[in-house]
Amino acid sequence: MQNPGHGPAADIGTRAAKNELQEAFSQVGKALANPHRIELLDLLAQGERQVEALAASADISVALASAHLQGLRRAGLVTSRREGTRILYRLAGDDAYALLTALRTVASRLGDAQRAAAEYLGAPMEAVSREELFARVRSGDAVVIDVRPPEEYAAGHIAGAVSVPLDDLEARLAELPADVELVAYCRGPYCAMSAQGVALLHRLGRRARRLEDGYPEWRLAGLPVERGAKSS
Amino acid sequence: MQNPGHGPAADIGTRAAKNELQEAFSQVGKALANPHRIELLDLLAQGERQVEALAASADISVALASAHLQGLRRAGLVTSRREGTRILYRLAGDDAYALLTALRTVASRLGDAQRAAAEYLGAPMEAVSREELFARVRSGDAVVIDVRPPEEYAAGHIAGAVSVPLDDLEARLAELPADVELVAYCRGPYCAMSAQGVALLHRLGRRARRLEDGYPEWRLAGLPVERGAKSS
DNA sequence: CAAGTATTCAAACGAGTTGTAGAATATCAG
DNA sequence: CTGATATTCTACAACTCGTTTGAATACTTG
Repeated sequence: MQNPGHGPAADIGTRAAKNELQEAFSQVGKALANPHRIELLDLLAQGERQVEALAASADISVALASAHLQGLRRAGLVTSRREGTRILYRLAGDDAYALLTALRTVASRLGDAQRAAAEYLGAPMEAVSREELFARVRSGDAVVIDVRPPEEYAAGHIAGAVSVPLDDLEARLAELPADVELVAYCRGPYCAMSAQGVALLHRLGRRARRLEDGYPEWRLAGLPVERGAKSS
Repeated sequence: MQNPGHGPAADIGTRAAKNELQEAFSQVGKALANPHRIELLDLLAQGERQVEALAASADISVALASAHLQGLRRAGLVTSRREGTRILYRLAGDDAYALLTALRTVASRLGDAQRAAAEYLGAPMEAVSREELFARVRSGDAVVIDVRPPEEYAAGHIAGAVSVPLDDLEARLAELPADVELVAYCRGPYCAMSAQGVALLHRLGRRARRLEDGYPEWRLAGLPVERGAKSS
């Protein structure tokens, strides 16, 4: 068996091989072709999570979440590891989030997506850029509020941010200082929680704005992050 | 009809709206879920082309190419315009190529894709970076050969490059100077033509290397390009 | 090793996608 | 208006994907 037909550079560039390569690329495309998988990617961009928690957040059955997560793993978008009785999934790398971002960038030009975004996120509101927020946190001129669920805060958050999940915001209003502007953030540019939080704070008479995007963008920009629950 | 249930910021962030938004994003994913559409995107990254030419290059029927191109258009990845009796398709923007690049980057970690790439492109060979090539062209220290089909050269090519389609390379060897290194390029990092060209030139006793990627990357890097056929 | 929890597998059905072939449409040149 | 060319539309069969359900497997704890 002397690799028949595989002479040096003799049969490269064949149509059959080209088809296989494009087939391989399209496998990754297939992984992005389902709304639940998009949502799971967005959730995993917040940090490592187990199947059951992901299923609950995405509002689907555990079995379905498991199937979709395996699809994402086959496409190289996520990886998993076992820890005792649970399996923890995480994004395969920054490439994977870059792909999701590129996908949403292209989609954001579509009429359907613009309509859906307007309905989900509400009217555009003034946002704070990452750079401005970083500078104002340094100078103590703003308080940063993480309105995501506590598990996501625990998996990683903007350095110095306080965890006040959206559901608890009204009840815990007294904890928040009244003399500085509040800046809320959540999962990313297509997450409504910070917009909801800011709208609520405005109704309660507070000065508040939202960060222009979310935790994944902050982390990928190399800005300071922390992990673990807030002890104070 | 006073927009019932659409009070200011009252019902944003609903699950139904979230689903619609993710559905919209996944529509773009669906467009990337077919190998023929990946190939069409790669071809369109070279420049504007008509349906029949794209069908021929991708080795599919005109009807099928038309259907896939319309799918890509619906996903916001390409646009089209009519010119007389033909319809010319082109990439919708640099975002679209960025998305294709991100997709291939993620895919390139997959075993299947690595195997397919190795088979299609052959053994890795030493490549010239864009920066090095730019410097050497300026100093006349290299001759750049565009081995893509003539239509793609005409739609846009590296400034100063000579069009020598792969099929004509052997016949037109005498036209190429023997005293400087030849640098071949083609459609991008997953195109085999430049590798085939370099392999052929080596067999014919010439000094040659390939550009690390292709024309789209050169153009997007802001390096000098030209359009139209070579008159000389 | 038995019970409990977390996750995956298997089967099944409906829905959507792909590719083919032939008809229909749009534009242009006489 | 007619014929030629380029593209799109329609209809259909083969195939793949998404989802649900219930059973099976893997690991931990007592």
